[in-house]
Amino acid sequence: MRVSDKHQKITQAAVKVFARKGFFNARISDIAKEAKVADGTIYLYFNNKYDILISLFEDEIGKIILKVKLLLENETDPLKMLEIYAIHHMSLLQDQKELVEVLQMELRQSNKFIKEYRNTKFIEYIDIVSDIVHKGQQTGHFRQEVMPGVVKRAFFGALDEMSRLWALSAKPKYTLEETARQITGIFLYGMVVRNS
Amino acid sequence: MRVSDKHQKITQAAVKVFARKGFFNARISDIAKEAKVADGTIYLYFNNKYDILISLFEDEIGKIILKVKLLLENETDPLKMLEIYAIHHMSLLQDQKELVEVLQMELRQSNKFIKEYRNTKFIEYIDIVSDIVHKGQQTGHFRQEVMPGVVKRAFFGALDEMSRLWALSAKPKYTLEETARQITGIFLYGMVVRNS
DNA sequence: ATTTATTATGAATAATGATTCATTTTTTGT
DNA sequence: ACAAAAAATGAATCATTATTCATAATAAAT
Repeated sequence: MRVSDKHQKITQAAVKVFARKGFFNARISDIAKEAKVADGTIYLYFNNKYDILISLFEDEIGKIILKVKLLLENETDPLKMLEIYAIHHMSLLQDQKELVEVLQMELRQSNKFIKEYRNTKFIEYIDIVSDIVHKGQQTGHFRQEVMPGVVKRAFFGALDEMSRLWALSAKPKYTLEETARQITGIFLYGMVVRNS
Repeated sequence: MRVSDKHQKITQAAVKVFARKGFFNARISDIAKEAKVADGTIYLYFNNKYDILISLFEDEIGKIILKVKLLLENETDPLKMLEIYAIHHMSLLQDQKELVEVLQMELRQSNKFIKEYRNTKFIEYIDIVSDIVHKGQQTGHFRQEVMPGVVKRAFFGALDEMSRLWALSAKPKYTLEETARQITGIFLYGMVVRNS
């Protein structure tokens, strides 16, 4: 078995256990059992419990960034790009519900050290949105007075909160696609009726 | 000293300590010291550590709901109402930064029991938004195809995520009011340029 | 002033679980 | 097939802390 295999097996087990119990209630022995390794083995691949969390975050957000950048590569219309981003973000939930739950938890931990450590990857992810907005302003698609730095947060926050609802509720009212489109639609066109 | 005084003293101390260290890293003795009572005294007012968190959430969200409903009472324009909600939400941060941090953490805890227990109060808070949207659709101000159930989450998520940035960063780029207006503006009018 | 009831204290308990490391198992090289 | 190196094991350690409860302080009642 290659080294990376066991590393990954532990990471995946940790995602499951963290999602189920939360970071602090998760025991190392739980993760070990889930990964089918001995407790001590975990310490051959990670320095400590925090390290599992951190490395999990880095790795998984990294993958997500790669994937969404790939999807956006051949699109030039900023409106469409925003929709692609939204749909991809929401569909993470379908494929990796547990991961999403863990990332949401982590992002709100109050441990300053941990928070700052992971902020860089997270910022890279939401900066994709501000880049799109900025681009859309240059091409004249988007209003100039909109602040990309606010939009990226607001857009992410909106999607993330919908994810949270989804992860929570047994039988969601809306489909993921529908939700992504609704949110994109609101951000693009607003809610107010216009007489054109 | 009235009973409620000590109860409140402990609650307020808990907010500070939870914000600083997070729920799991906060020790009962930390809270006791902060509240200037003995460790054992806490157990005369709360059943256990979780109970402090739960009762804190209930009480404080309750107050927030009361306040914002009061502010909305004399306003009938749904556009203005949304802005009032946003500004009030963001300004909580100015007055009670620590509380906001704790509520954000709590809301994402993965302990199912805790989560469900507190969901009712939270839902009451965001339902204020869906009520506004619904009302705005009836008066013809808002587009019919917008789903109030999605908007309430998206709007809250957007505001909440901006709060998080604010709580995190030492010297924020934007003022709270400005941020609240930006977000309300985007939700109302969108980002796309119109040729009217 | 004295008794009774209420409230507060904080040291002791007892459970928990992250981490270590001596030992065992597996892999690699010859 | 054997020795050396690498990887894995899991029981024991040891620090940590929520909670309890015998005792003390304070307040209320008579």
